[in-house]
Amino acid sequence: MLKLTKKADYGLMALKYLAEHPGTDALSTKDVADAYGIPAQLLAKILQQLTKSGLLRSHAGMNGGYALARDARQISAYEVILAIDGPFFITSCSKGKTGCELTPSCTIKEPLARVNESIVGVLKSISIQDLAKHEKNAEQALVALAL
Amino acid sequence: MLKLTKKADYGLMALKYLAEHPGTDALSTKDVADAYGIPAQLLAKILQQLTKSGLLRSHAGMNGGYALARDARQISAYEVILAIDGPFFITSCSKGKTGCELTPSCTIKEPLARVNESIVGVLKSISIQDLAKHEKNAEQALVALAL
DNA sequence: GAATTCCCGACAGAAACGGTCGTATACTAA
DNA sequence: TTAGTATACGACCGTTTCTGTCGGGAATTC
Repeated sequence: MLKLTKKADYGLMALKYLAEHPGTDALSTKDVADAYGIPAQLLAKILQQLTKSGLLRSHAGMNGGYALARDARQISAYEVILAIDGPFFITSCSKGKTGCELTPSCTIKEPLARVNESIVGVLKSISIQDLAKHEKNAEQALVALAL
Repeated sequence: MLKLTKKADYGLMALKYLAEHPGTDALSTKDVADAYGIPAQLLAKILQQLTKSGLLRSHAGMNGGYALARDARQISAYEVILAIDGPFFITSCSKGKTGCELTPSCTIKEPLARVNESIVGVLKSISIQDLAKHEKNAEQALVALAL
């Protein structure tokens, strides 16, 4: 029902937390999990996925943990969601580039694909940095939507 | 993972179909189900929900069926999705107006709430009429998003 | 070598989703 | 009035997805 999974939420929260602590070299899974009350083992898997996707750098051993692989301004919410939940399509019937498995006359997909792109555009325009800074930054962007 | 349910898809398809047949007084569940290969009994429940929500008018008996309660231009995709899937929040933790059930410091919600409103805005700007007409109507709207 | 921390696969409980069935009710037409 | 058509509605069930847990293993530091 057009909802992010909790995993994606957790991932965004974790990245935000890392962005808010630029001084430290690395924060462990436990640090982040404790800060937000997230189940540690679940968060661990999420952070591992983000590492595999290149958004985080990891370091094992004492005083190890995770750090942002890039500047917080250059990581978009879209990348995080993509890394955790996989590519998303707003329509449940679109699998890859091919059409609906229903009838060929399911012309509903074409307009909704545009909606989909709009949403992706919005998510791409949000960076981890935006999540981290508390000040409201209205009027940040005026996104042109080709519907 | 930010995906519409099949029910919502079916609902949008059905309304689109009704919008494309303005001449007829009413189309039965079976008419629509056959046109798209949708399970008839499932579609029946969806159409009933849309009727209860005031988007359709129903009529039992012979030559009965469903018809749009309003002009196709005045029914938005958002209303349809709302009627079928209920109100949606992009964040999994937002329940009504109250904050996260996690820590009070889950400040991630506030920026995502704006994303949520952007998406709602896009969906509200799409009418059933837009779905029905096949011609691409790019440049239809330039929606200002307050992020 | 011991403590800490990341890595990874498997699994189980819970919830949501998709679809079916049976029955009751409303309306039309003959 | 009766038969046929169509909506209304609740219960149910199988499948999938999501959330969270468990256990073992590998890397790094002290």
